[in-house]
Amino acid sequence: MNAPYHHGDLRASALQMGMERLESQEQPDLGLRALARDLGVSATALYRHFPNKDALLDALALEGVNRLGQHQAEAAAQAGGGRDGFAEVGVTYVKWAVKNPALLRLIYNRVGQVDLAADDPTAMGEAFYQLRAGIAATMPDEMSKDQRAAAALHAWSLVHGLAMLILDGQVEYDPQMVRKVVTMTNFSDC
Amino acid sequence: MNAPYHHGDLRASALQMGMERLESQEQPDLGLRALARDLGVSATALYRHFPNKDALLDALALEGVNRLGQHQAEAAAQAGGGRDGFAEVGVTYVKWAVKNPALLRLIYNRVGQVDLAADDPTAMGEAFYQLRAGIAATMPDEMSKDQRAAAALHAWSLVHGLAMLILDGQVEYDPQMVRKVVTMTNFSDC
DNA sequence: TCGCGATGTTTATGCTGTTAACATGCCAAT
DNA sequence: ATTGGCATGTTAACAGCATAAACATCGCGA
Repeated sequence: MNAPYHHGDLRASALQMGMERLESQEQPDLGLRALARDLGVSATALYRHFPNKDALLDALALEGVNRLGQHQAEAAAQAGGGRDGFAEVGVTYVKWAVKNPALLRLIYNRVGQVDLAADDPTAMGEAFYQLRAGIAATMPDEMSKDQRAAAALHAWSLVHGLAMLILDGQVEYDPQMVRKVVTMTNFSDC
Repeated sequence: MNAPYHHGDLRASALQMGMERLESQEQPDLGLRALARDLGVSATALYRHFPNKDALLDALALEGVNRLGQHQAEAAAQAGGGRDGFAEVGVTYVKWAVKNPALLRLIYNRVGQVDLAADDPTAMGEAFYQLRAGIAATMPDEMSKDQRAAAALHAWSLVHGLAMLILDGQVEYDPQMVRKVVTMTNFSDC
């Protein structure tokens, strides 16, 4: 571990600390002052590494999308195709959301500020595109292109909505209920 | 219009102004200072009517849930029963969310802070219970109680998730696509 | 008529994100 | 090897926020 300067690698340390808080707390304090204090550094030091607070949050959200996407990809590969496989991937999404509530919230809060139709796609937009492609890939093969798109949106909406309702305390988390709800969709009449 | 005091009826005026902003802006400024300023009143005057900012937001969110619930009830009554009726109610939910993005966000932000299993149910909790009951009531009759609960949660998750994805800019709003996605669910194999 | 409670104002405190001016330490070019 | 400059960190300051306390004013009821 080289310490090229005063602190070492403040940017990486800040992101790591933010990530730890996002993983361990439901409503983490990601204020610049709070982070700087706990990093043993002055209140404004982070401005040497991020233009503003949003940039820090964006970096954390990007890391979050990448983790989520990788998690989903692994689940899809392990579950295999077919309706059972799809259900498994959907359950995985909800389970991940329950385990990472603050991170999922941050992701969707941040991606909402991004212009996903911009000329130069941001890293965030790119990562989200991968996630969406992964979802569409798990759709049954016998569908047309339009049907696949609609089915993918249906699936994404279902698991995302269910996750949000659980995170917002509207529904208590019950793995069996989640599986039942996710399995309830069948695409036979499209 | 009686003016019983200095301002008239500051509490009602503040709620009305907040509601107008929630209806007309995507990211309304609901800061106490901003509201007070535009109401022509001192920065702290609202503290005579609300214990704190959260109480103001709760009041606005409560009004929002009531409007949403009434809107859904009307849609349900007009659409009638059956699967077509349910689809219509679901589409109505998404349409309302698109037309009232800030209000829907506020509702779910606030209801997340509420302990819905409290001894004395809050007005917010009560209103939300009505909304859920309305959703469950549109479920097909031939289901068992458990099946109805699961189907209601499925439906709620689907439309809520779709609405959130649209509000977060992940999906462009397209009424036909919404109808297709909502109609895609069939409950034949529960 | 008087007084008291309800309503609004003023002032102040501590928090936040953010900027500017200054200090420090390392690396690279001379 | 020395030095100049850039990257990094610190200090001080500002504006805005929610909030609390002390003060002022108005209207209604006793």
